[in-house]
Amino acid sequence: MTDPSLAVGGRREELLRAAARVFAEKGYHGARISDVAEEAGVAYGLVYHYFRSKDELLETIFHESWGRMVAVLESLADSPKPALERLRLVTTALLRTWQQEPDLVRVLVREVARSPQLQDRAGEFGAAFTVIRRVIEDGQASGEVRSDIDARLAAWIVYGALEEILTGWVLGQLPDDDDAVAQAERTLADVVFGGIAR
Amino acid sequence: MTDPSLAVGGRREELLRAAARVFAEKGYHGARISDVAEEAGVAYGLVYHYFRSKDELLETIFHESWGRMVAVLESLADSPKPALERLRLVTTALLRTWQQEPDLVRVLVREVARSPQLQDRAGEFGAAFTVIRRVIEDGQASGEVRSDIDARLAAWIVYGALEEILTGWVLGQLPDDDDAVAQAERTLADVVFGGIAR
Amino acid sequence: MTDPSLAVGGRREELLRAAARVFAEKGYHGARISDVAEEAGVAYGLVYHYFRSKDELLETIFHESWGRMVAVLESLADSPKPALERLRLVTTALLRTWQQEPDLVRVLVREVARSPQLQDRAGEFGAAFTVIRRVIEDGQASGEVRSDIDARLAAWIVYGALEEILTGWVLGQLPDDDDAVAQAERTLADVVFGGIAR
Amino acid sequence: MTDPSLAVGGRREELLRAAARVFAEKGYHGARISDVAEEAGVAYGLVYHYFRSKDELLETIFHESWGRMVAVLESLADSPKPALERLRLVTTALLRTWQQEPDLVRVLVREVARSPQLQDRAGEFGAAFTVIRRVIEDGQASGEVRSDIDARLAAWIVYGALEEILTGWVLGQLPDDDDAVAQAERTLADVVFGGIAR
DNA sequence: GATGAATGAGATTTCATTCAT
DNA sequence: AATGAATGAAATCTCATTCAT
Repeated sequence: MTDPSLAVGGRREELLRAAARVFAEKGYHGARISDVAEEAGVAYGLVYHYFRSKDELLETIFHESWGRMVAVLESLADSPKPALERLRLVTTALLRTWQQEPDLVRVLVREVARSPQLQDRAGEFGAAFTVIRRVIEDGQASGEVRSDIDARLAAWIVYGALEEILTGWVLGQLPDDDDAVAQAERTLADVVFGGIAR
Repeated sequence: MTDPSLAVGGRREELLRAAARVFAEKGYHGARISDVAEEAGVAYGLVYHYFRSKDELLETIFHESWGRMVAVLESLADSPKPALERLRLVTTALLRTWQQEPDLVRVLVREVARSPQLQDRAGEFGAAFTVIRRVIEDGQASGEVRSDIDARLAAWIVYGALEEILTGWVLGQLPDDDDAVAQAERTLADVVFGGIAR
Repeated sequence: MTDPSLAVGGRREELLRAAARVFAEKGYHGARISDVAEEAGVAYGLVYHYFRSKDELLETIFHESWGRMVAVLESLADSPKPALERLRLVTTALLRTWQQEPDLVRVLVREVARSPQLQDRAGEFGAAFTVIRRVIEDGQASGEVRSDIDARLAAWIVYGALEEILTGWVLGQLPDDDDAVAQAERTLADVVFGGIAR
Repeated sequence: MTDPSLAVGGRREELLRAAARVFAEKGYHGARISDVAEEAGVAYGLVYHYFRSKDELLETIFHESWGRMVAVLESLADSPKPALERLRLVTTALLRTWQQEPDLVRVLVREVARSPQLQDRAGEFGAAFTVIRRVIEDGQASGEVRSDIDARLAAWIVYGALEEILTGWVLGQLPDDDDAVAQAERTLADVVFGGIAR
């Protein structure tokens, strides 16, 4: 099997992508291992050749994609630009992921971010908070951001707004065509930076 | 009436409260009917006298509590006060519920909001968004709120911020003593109303 | 279901007996839970109502039957008779079990006594050794038994001889009609008591 | 040649020894082909170059080692010595094998002797009984052994005693240092030859 | 109302075996 | 000879739901 259409990765990555698609469509609990195998076009025992359990599949999807995501966010947060500009870059990057990898976002938003074991993954999720919080604190240090608000709570609020917009898209309750995405990016920045009050 | 909790008294309500506790702790899928029965101190066959299925249990928790919640929010949103003041009342009411019924909030946030059948409940969930959105539109009409942002997206953002703070409390990652709750209320209002930019 | 033919015990005991029969016929590994359920005439899942796992089924058969067995042996060993007579009673009781509960003996001999986890059960098995050893030591004290042999090793040898005869019956390699059983009892006693040398 | 062990040298023999070690530790059913391969330090596909199946592995261990063992016993039984002396040589040879190849003994005792297909191997196993029995019958002919006991049953008893002592060593319940082994040999001969009665 | 025994569909997981390289 | 990816039958176990008492 040397199908060149699967440019990136081998069977393992193929399975991870198939799993993300299936979990996205049916939910983690609604998906059977055989669905994943079928989606990947392999026998279902093969899933267990690469992953110890169904749970490890979800865990791996989370770890690897979230790790990449956090790396991107950190590089954006470290660029030599004004804090507010960097904050905009970070939030935009998070929102854009939806368009690039909707299945992945769907899984992260619906299955991982709200699972009962979220506790265990809090640390990894927290890395994204930390990025946002650090940018906000930079802004307070540079005078771009008000000093009378708690940076940690503000980061929490920003992250929640982001996740809810993504959720709206995931659930099909907010329009997600290119224009709508651009508008969402703008509105989020407007509200976060300038508030809603006139 | 500012208490959207499940009404007290009677086996049925006892079971609903027990189910909320169990679902909150283990998640809907991780919870067994026998766990619910055990938590309520009854035989598990009895659950089926009061509810047709496990799903109906969740459905009932959602309907009865969310309906009350929306009623409370609507009454607050309809009071003859400035729009921003009403918005603050609404968000505060949502946050305060956490303190009164943490298990309930946990279930609503984690289990109901992400279930595959969310489509069916979108209307009911949307009622809360609608309340927030209407208040924001009122504010735009009265000039209290900027007209250059989309009220619907703004409502979405506000709701997301709220839910994230609740999640932070649920996960024990944000302090939830009285002072911290008050501060969260203030910060949320500050950010939403005035933005973070100086 | 109030079938009076199953005079002893309820469903649980019915299942244990069925499991012993199935394990005896197919071996522990060759037996499926569904075989046990079918043999007992109940639905599959019911087995798990009474026992946590297939292993617990085997474990329970062992515990309960071995416990009864040891109690019998101990009562025989404690009777106010000469040591050699008591030793004969004990060995005879063990051999007679084959005729009374062949399936049980088959399971104990083939599945339990040689399982890799035998270590864990050594203590319980050891109770039978202890009975035999104590009788031999009593005999040494009273002068009935030679003092120049190690009681522990002698007990081990007696027990091994017993188990091998049972194994011969289990595997159908030794005749087990009433006469043959009586002869085996006699020969065992002869050899153990008097040796084979003339 | 008094070494019934699996012949040294070559991948095939390496695999047989590895299999014996793994079967001894985990039991036949608890052992995976991959465990055997890992123990031998080869890829597990290779096992299938040398053996058709897992079962053939066990079968081969049995045939090759048991065949050698029986040959050794037969040569001892055929030596021109008194019957009781030859019996002592035979039992001692069996016990000594334990010290040389404990894993092998463990497998023969626990896995082969109790497998459901034992019927097929009964003949081969029986060869050892036959050796013992023949020596006893020789003894009866020569007057060394009492004629009033059944030689076949006596052979079973002797074999059972042997196996139980081996089991005690396998399970670590009997001491197996050189002195203890020598004492076991002596005690076994004492009991079998002279009985325990004074 | 209340109990918990009984059912059985359905899912995960294991692992001997095959086979392409 | 050697590797290990790939297969899939088969087994265990779970648990929502039903039902007799």
